[in-house]
Order: sequence, then structure tokens, then C-alpha cells
Amino acid sequence: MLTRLFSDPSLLPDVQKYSGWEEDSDGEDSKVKDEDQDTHDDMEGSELRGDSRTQSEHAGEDDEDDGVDEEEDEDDTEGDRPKKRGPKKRKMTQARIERSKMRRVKANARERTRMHDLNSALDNLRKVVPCYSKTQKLSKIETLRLAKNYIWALSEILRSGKRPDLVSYVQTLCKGLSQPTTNLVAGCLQLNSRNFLTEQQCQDGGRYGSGSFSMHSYPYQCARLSSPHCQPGSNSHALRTHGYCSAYDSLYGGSGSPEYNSPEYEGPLSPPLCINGNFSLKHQGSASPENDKGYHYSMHYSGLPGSRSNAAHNLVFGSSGSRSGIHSENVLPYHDMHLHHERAPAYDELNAFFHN
DNA sequence: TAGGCCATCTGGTCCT
DNA sequence: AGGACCAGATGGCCTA
Repeated sequence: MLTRLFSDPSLLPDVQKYSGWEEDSDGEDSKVKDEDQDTHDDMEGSELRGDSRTQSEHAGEDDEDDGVDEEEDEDDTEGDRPKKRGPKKRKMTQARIERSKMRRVKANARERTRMHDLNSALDNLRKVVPCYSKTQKLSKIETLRLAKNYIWALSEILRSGKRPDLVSYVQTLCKGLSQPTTNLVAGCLQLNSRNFLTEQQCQDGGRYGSGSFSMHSYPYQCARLSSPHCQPGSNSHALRTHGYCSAYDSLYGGSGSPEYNSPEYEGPLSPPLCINGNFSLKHQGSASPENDKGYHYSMHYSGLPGSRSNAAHNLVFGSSGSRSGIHSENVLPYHDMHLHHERAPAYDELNAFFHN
């Protein structure tokens, strides 16, 4: 691997950074590269180099702040290469190496925790976007894309107060998604793939372009629906196989609703949306703190259809939200909508709007 | 087997 | 100094 990278000059600086060679003094890098025959990974390699160096240092000194060191000599023998400016690197004594190792270990642990938290949040996000499945998770990037599209679609529904047609709804959800994910989403929404494909290809040269709400701000290339999942009737297969739920069905009472109770599905469903624009959640009533912890935000925007007290709140974009005000890349702060218990003052107005 | 996805390690940067 | 965040690198796993 390193050999391959070394042969690519464009990659070399990063490789040097990654390998920690900047820890070595001038001119040492190439020596290490050439002479280091062991097959340890980068961290171990650098540590080994540091250890061997400090062993020689320990012979005559015990203070890590001592002045002249061997590195100066090596600089002198280097010849044509200019001396390094700036503060000299402090020598790596055994104590400093140990401290550095400990810092690195702690930093790694923190980074792991951070990434686990991030993944946990992503899992929570997967549960509230359409097509949630425990058995076949959406990838991270697809989850984010779908969530963005979902927010956009919901905001458009709220803005217009009208029920979008199925094709437009799916088009919105699938914008920018990979073809497999598009297929899955479309399958979840029980869309006839041939109709979808035909309509898409007729629209704006294959790009998303029309519908009951505008897609003009989305220049994404449309994804084709050609997999078996998307063949007519394949949605049922998808539901049976993967336990997907259909957000559109729950939204608008499609025929696939009975399959909501797929045995493979155990978690809360993606939040369906009532026709009046409010969320309604088919929450599975778990009272366990674990579930509450994981899904509590889902309940915040959930509610029984028609229940004013449980409908969506903190909808900052409201009825005044215009197309120009809601951009695909900077929609409302999602966590605000989920995590805040306070009900936004705009809620009553919104609800009244949709009940008019 | 190639490519996608993911977890992890790592060093750099910014902030407190 | 230390923590948070980020991006690059790497290797493992899985699937078409």
C-alpha cells in the first residue's frame, strides 16, 4: 500500500502526514522509509522509531528540555537542505512518549464514542424517514439525502396545504438518491415503477421537473426505477421481505396499509403524515426508558390524526414559508423540531390553517 | 474480484 | 493542555 502511494507524488504529502514522519527531523524521513523494514502499522512504526531514538537519548540525559541533540547534527550533515525554522521540536523522551500514547488512546476512545453517538443519531433518523427497516438499513449518505428530501416534501405539503400526487411525492423523496435506494423508496410507497419511469423520462429530459409542487430547485439527475423491487407489484415483496413501511400509504390511506404489520418490523414506523399536514405516528407504545430514549423525539411531532394537542409543532416555516425561503440545503433545524418539548406559537396557526 | 460501506486510527485545526 | 471536530488513510465485510 505504501509502496503504491509512494509512487504517486500527489499522494505523498498526505502519506507523510499520516505516517507521522513529520515527527522526525529533517532528512530522516527518507531514511526511515528506506530502512524501516518492519511491517508494523503506522502508529506502531512511529512509536518504535521514537522509542529507539529515546533509548539513545536516555544514555546521557534525563531532562526532556535539554538543548542540543542529535537532530542538529543530522541537519548539519544533511547539506543542501535548509535548516528548519521556528521552534525546535521537543525531544521525545520515554515519559513524553508515554504521555503522547495515553493522549492518543484517550483521543481514539473519544472519537469512537463520538462516532457511535453520530451513528446512534443516524439510526434515529433512519427511523423517522420513510422506508425504515431494521433488516436492511439505508446507508448513512442515503439516510441523510432521504431525510432532506422528506423534510422538503413535508414542508411543501405544509406550504401548499394540498395533497401531492404520488409521483411527485416519490420524486421528491428520491431526488439525489442512488438507484437502489430510489427503488426501495418507490417500492415502499407502492409506486408502479413503469409509470414512474415513463413519467420521469417525459419530464424535462429525465430530470425532476413537475408535480403538484415544484421541483425546479432540484437539478438532480433522476434515478431510474428498474430493479425487480420496483416492478409492478413488487412493493409488496419489498414490504414482506424488508419490512418497509409506506409513508405515502399512511399519509393518504393507500392499499398497502395492512402490510404495515410486517413481522419483521419491530421499531416505530416512519412518521406518516396526516392529510392535514400534521404528523401522525403509529407508535408502538413501548414504555421502556430505552425506547423512550431512542424514540422520544418521534413522539414529539406525532399525534393521533385530528388531535390538535399532538400534532406537529415547532414548524418554523409555517404557512408563510415560500419556495424561496425553504431551500433544499438549508431547511429548518431538524433537531429543533424533534427535541424541543415546547410548542411553537405558530402551531395553532398552522393547525388552524390546515383545518380551514 | 471490484466497488460500496463502514469502523477505526490518526494528525491537524480550532476553541475553551 | 485538552477536547471537539474534521478529513484522510486503511482494512474488513458484504454483495453483485
